[in-house]
Amino acid sequence: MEIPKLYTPAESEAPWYPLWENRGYFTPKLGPGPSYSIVIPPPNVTGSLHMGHALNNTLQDILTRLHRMQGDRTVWVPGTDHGGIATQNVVEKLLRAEGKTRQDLGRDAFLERMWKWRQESGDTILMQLRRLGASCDWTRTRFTMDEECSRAVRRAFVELFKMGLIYRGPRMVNWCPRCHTALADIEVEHEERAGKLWHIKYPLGPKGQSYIEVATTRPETMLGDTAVAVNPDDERYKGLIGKTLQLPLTDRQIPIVADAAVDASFGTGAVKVTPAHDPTDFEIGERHGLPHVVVINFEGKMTDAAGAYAGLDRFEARKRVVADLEAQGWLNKTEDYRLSAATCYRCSTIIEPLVSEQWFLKMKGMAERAAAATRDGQMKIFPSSWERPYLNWLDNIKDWCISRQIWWGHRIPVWYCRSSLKTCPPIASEEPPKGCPQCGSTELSQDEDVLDTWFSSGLWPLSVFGWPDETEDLKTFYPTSVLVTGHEILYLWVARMVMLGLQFRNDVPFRHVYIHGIVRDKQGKKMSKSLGNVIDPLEIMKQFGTDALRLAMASSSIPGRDMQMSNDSFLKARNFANKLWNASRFVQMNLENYTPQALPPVKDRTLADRWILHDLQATISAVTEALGSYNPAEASRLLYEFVWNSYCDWYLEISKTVLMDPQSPSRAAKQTVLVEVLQTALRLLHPIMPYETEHLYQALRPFMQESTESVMIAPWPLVDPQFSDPVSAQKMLLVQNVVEAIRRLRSESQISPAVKVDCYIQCTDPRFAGLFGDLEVRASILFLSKIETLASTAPQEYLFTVFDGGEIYISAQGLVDKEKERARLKKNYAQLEQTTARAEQILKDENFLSHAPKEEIDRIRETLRQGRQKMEWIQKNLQGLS
RNA sequence: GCCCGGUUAGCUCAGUGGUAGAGCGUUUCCUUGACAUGGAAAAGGCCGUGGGUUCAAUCCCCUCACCGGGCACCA
Repeated sequence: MEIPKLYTPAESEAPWYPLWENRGYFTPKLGPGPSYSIVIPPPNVTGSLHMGHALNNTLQDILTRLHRMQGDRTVWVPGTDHGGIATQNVVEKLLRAEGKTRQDLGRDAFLERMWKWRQESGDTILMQLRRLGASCDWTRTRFTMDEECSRAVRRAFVELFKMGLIYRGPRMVNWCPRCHTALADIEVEHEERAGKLWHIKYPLGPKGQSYIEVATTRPETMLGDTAVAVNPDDERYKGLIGKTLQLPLTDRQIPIVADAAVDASFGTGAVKVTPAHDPTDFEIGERHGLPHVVVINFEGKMTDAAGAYAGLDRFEARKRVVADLEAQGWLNKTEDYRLSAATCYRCSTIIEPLVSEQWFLKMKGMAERAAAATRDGQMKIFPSSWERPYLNWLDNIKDWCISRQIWWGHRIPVWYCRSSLKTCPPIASEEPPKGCPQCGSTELSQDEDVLDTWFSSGLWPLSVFGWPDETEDLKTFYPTSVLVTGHEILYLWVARMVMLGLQFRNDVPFRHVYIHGIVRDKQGKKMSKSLGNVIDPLEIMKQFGTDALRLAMASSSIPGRDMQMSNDSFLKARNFANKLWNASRFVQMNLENYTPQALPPVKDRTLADRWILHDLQATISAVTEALGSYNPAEASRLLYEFVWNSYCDWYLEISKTVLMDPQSPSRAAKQTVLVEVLQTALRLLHPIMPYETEHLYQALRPFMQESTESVMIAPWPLVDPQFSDPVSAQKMLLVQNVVEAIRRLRSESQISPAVKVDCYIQCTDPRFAGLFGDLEVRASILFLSKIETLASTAPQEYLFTVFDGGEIYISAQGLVDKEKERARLKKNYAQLEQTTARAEQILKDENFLSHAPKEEIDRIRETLRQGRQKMEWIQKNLQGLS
């Protein structure tokens, strides 16, 4: 197979995904042995791939591919979420463009429209995940509203209902007037906004001689006030408790009540109480039996109870109320005020707290169980810093409002008996009941509401495996191994899955939760369409290649930290892809007439061979460890450095000294090591860069003694202690040290690479005796530092430098500028003086000597010894120069 | 108000109880038999402040400052 000069993402990616899929690699064979399972956080059917998805799914794919290669029975279950409000909003928007509302269509026609839309654009994102290389088992693809998932939802609801955990009743909920539905507390976002605080006088008694001043950020609600509350211990108002106030702009009288919820130190210490429109006031109202006056309706408009303001939008009413209060002298003052506005997480409309009839799921018991599962280690969170906020949320949980007044979703499986609404209890049933069990009537009507989309998401790890049936999948893959997700849905989704999993399967849905960061832009801002700072992953794939995108993602994914993605990171990754590409190309170009064979025996391995194999072992070990501890950035870094620095910069270059000579007897051995190390590196890189590694692996297969038909199913490299060789590693370090010293010398003395020079190396360190007699070492030094010959004696006229084990002389006829040379050596000398002085200082310290570990003391002694030695040599040469 | 994270080279960021690294950028040199999406060399940092623990702190503990984020409250 021909490899072009430049890494070409498009061509090198194209063939492989279909191959993997057609061969059935994504679908595990059931049977004995360890299993590894991941269930995808299902993207909404409204979605198309954004950076967050790209990151999330790249990480899942890395883990999936790793475990598949490690031989686990591995499954990654894909699917999509119907997305409740979010998706309904999208379609409603389309309707609005046609001048219609969902009410115009009616429920059935509207749902038909929803399904049609879902059909058309539903699985776009799953197609895009394929492009990302996601090795999902597509035969198991699910959708939260398909029949299997819906059945799980109905079963869960009915069971919870029967256990008495689900109840219905009028409560104050967060109401979105635009989405026209209740929202759970957690679906409300708080955002700081500039606002005003209006101070209003409420006159005491009909004459209004004296008054109580209250402050509010929502003056329109005063029309619904049914009391003013003060703290019972507040001396200012003690005498007034029980008295009556005249409510301005109305003809109503309201009482002054005492309630501990009032903070006497805030404002005037008196609070207007609107039980129908504020959660705190609702509670105060309950305690004092205050009536509700509803002045704002579900559309966000003023009701008839608002008198003259009826029919006005709530914000328009606010303006009018303020104006009227001012005109009538009830407005004392207005001040600027920063307030956190509660907004809908789907449409950012300001939430209106309203009382309505809703379904709730009791959370306390389930939350306690979920918290215990994490406290006793059944489920671990990575990084662990998320554990505390997670537990804190569970510990302070409130009941979950699970009903939504929209149409797109799972209809609540509850029927009401129409014949005698009051007396027959509601019927919860998985299938439409034939009749009312109480009275036998067949006139039943189903609850109009649908379930919160997170209710079905919460059952996702169960429903994708076929629950409530006791399926093989469920037995094999539940609990799953890990959930990979961002922290923004830790409570919204993760906690719910844990609670429901424990409830219905008696076990957590995943052993690990791996929380990754949020993708931010270069300025650290969250990417959002409105800010216009989104990077389109599809564009990046086109421009830099899928593998570059994935590598950039993995490299930036530091545990516990959000990540800033910029063009630089993609460029760096793309360049690495090209480097790997060309390293493979080089190896392949040098494999003519090569017969695949086993690695040469140790005695036939050169120093460089032993070193690169040693380094490879260390890399295998560290990469495996890093991936296993959810640190893809560390794994990427290790592989980047191994491939680029160790393999390309050194090993490949050194191998040229052999490969350039077609007659060399060590040629085959060198080719074997080159191939062996490269193919191992390809396997290590495969989870992160699946396409390119597959492409290169296929190109290398003819030259491998053993291979699998795809790198995807090749075994994950294992650490083999026989390759561990620290002595060779140390020797190689010295060789590198020499090469670098010579290069530096040439560069500093401005000797052109074209100028041929000879070199004499004197190594006095007994540990490295004979090292420079080694054929390959000599050849490498010549080649890497552009030396003509290695002489056996020092040249007449020379440049001089030192390395960690000895002295280096380079012939330089007519090139030596004594002044410059002295200056250079003096500078070196001065640096050495500093380091040795520091070492001497430390070694004089009794405390250090008695406390520090032996290796540390030895290390400093060695530094000192070498430093002194080098200084001596330099001194000697300086004398020679004068 | 509470909690979490950040503060390291010009920029973007890694990292370690033994005075620091990468990529980009800069300077100098090189188109040499994979790669100019490349190679070689260099310059550049008292690792935010003030304390403490330790033989030794950029790293651990405390304080403060600034920047993010989350939670609660919000009349």
